[in-house]
Amino acid sequence: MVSERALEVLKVIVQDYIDSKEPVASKAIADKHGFGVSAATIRNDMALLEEEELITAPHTSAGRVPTDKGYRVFVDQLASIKPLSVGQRNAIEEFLGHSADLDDTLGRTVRLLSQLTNQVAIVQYPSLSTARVRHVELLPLGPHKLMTVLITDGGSVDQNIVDTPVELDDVVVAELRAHLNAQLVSVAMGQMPEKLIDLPNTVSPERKELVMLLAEALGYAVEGHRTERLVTAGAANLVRTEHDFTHSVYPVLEAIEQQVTLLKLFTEMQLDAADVQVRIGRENAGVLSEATILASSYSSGVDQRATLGVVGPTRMDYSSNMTAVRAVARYLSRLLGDDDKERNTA
Amino acid sequence: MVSERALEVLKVIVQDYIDSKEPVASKAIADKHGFGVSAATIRNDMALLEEEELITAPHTSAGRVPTDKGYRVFVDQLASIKPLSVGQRNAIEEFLGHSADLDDTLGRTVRLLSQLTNQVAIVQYPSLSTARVRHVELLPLGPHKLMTVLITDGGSVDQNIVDTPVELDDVVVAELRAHLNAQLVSVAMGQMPEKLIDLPNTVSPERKELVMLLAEALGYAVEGHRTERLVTAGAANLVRTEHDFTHSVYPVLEAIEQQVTLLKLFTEMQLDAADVQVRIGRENAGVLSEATILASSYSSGVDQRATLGVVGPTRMDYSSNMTAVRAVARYLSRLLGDDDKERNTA
DNA sequence: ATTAGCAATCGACGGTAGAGACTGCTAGAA
DNA sequence: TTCTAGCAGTCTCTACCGTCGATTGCTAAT
Repeated sequence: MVSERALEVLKVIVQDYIDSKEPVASKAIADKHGFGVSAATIRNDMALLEEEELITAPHTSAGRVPTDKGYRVFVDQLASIKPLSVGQRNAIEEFLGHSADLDDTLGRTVRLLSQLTNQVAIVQYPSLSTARVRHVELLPLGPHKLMTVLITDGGSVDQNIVDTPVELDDVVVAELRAHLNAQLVSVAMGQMPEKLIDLPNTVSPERKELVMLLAEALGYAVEGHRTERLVTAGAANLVRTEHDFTHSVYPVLEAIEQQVTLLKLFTEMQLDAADVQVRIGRENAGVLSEATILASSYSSGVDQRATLGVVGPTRMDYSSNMTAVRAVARYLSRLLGDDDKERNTA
Repeated sequence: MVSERALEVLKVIVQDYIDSKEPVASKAIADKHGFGVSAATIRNDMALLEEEELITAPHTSAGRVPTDKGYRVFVDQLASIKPLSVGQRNAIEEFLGHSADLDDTLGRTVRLLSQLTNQVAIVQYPSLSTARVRHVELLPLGPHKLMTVLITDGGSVDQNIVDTPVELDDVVVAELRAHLNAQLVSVAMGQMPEKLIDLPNTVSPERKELVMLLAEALGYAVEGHRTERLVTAGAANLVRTEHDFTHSVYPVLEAIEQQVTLLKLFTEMQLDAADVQVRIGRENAGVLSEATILASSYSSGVDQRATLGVVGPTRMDYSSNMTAVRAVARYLSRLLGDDDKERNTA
C-alpha cells in the first residue's frame, strides 16, 4: 500500500507533467511543493509508486511520468474539481441565442466543447428509437412529385421526395395525409419499420402502390434517424498534441472520422450514465490505446439519452476538461429538456 | 528558353518526386528514362531548369525537386490526362443509389472525392441566392407552436419552430399558408429579405404580429441558405502527408475547419468556371502557401454554381487528382442537374 | 522514518571521421 | 555545336567518441 504522502506526490507529478510535458524529478517536487521533506524522501515515495506501476521513468536518469494506471488513480481519487473559468463561462453564455433545430444546436455544442477543452469534441445524436412521431406531412411539389416530411417530438425533421406514378390532386393528398397521421402519430421510431410495412394494407387496393412508395420514403427518414451519428469538431487540436502520441495520430484521426469505433465506445460507456466517464489509454482497445476519452451523457427529452465528450492524449488536463464536459452535457440537457417541457405543456 | 528535352526532364522529375518523395538525381533519370543521353547531359538540362527556377536542389549533393513554378509548368503544359482507374470508376458507381436530399448528396460526394484522391476534400454548398421558393408550409405542432418549412427548387428544405402568442385553429393556419405561398412562391432567395420585411404589411392589422414572427422564422431559413457553407472529409489525409509541410499542418487544418479562408478562395476561383483550377503553393497567400488546391465548379440547376475540390501538399499526384476532381464535379452536376430537369418537366 | 552524500546510469550535445550521393566543371570526342 | 567521360568538390548521413548534466538508487548516519 502507498502512503498518504505518496499519493500527494503522484498528484503533483500528474499536475506538473500535464503542465510541463517533461518528466518530473524528485528535486523539483521537493523544491516547489515542499511537503517539509527532502528530495531523497520523495525519491523513496516515488520508488513505491513505481512499484505500484502508477508512475514510470522513461530512462534511468530522468524524472517520472504517470502511467495510465497513475492517471486513473488521479482521476478517481485525487483530481480536484476546478470551477469553470470566466472565459469558459462567457463562451457558454455566448453559445446561447437562437438555435434553429437539432442539427444547429448540436453543431454549436460540439464547437463550444472543442473550444473549451482544446481537444477534439464529439457529440452523438440522440438515439431516436424512443422518440415518437409528432406529425407526418405530405407536400405536393408538382403533379407527380410529393415531399414527405416526418417530424418527431425530439424536434428533428426529415424529408424525402417521392415520384408518384399517378397524378394526385389536393383532395387525395389531404386524405392520405389524414390517414398517415391517424396511423403513425405517437408511434415510437423503434416501432416504425413494422408499422410502415403494414401501412399499405390499411388502405384500399388502388392506393396500395402509392402508399408503398410513401412508406418507403418515410422508411428512409426513420433509418436516417435510427442510425447512430456523431458530429465532431476541433480535429486540428489532435495535431497540436501530436507529440504526446508515440506513433502517428493518423489512425486516431481516421477512427474519429469513420465514427464506428467511437460509436461502439459511446454505446458501451452509456450503460452507466452517471457523471463524466473517463477511459484512459490502454483501457481503450486498438488505435485509441494512446488516447483518453472523456464522456458524459445528456438527455434530449424523456428517455432519450446520448453521449458527448472529448478525445485527446492521455496527458491532458483532466480537471478542467472533466468540468467542461460535465457543464456542456448539463447545459445541453437543459436546453433540449426545457424545449421539450415547453412543447409538452403546449 | 528551355529546350524540349529539358521540359521532358522536368516532367520526369515531377513524376519521380511525387512517387518517391526523394530528390531526383541526374543518374536516376538517365538510367530509368533513357532519353539516349548520358547523365552529364541531363545535368546540363537540370542546370538550365534551375536557372529558370523550375527546380531546386535542397543542398549541393542532392538531386532536384520541383519548385512551385515547376509544378505550375507541369500542370499547364506537361501533365498527361490519366483516365480514371477501375477502382475509381467503381467507387463512383457505388456512390449512385438513393440520396435523400442535398445534405445527403453533398455528404456522400465529399467522402467520395476524399477517397478517390486521398486528400482532404471540400464541397461548397450551392449559393442559393438564385434559387427560388417552391413552397412554404406551416405545420401546427400544438395550439401555440407552429413549424415553418421553406422549400426551394434546389431541393433544400429548412424548418424553424415558432411560438405563437395566440392560439391558432386550422382554418387560420390554412389561410396564412395560402397567403404566404401567394406572396412568396417563385421569389428568388436573394430577394427574400426585403420581401419578408414587407410581409406583415400585406395582412390585416390583427395578424400583423403573428406574421412578423413567421417572417422572422423564414428569415432564419433564408439566412442559413445564403450563408456560404462547406463540407469537408478526409482531414486525416493531411496528417498522413504531414512531412511534405516544412512546418506544422496544424494551421492548415485549422483554416480548413474555420472555412472562411477557403470560402474566400473558392469565391475567387469560381470567377472563371472552366475545368479544374489549380493553385500551387505560394500562389495561395497565408497558411496555405505550402498547399495546393484543386477546384472545379459544379452546377446545381440553372445559374447555380458552386465549387468543390481538394487540398493537399504541393507534392501531390496532379494528373489523377485533377481527373478525379473533374469527374466528381461533372458527376455531381449531372446528378443535381438531371434532378432539376425532372422537376421542371413534372 | 528521514536525510545527506555519493556512485552509477543515461540522454543530450558537440565534434570528428568516413562513406556515399550528386553536382559542376573541364577537356576531349562526335 | 552537342554530348560525354572523368574527376574534384560539396554536402548529407551515420557512427562513434567523450564530456556534461540530470537524476536516480543505495548506503550509512541521524
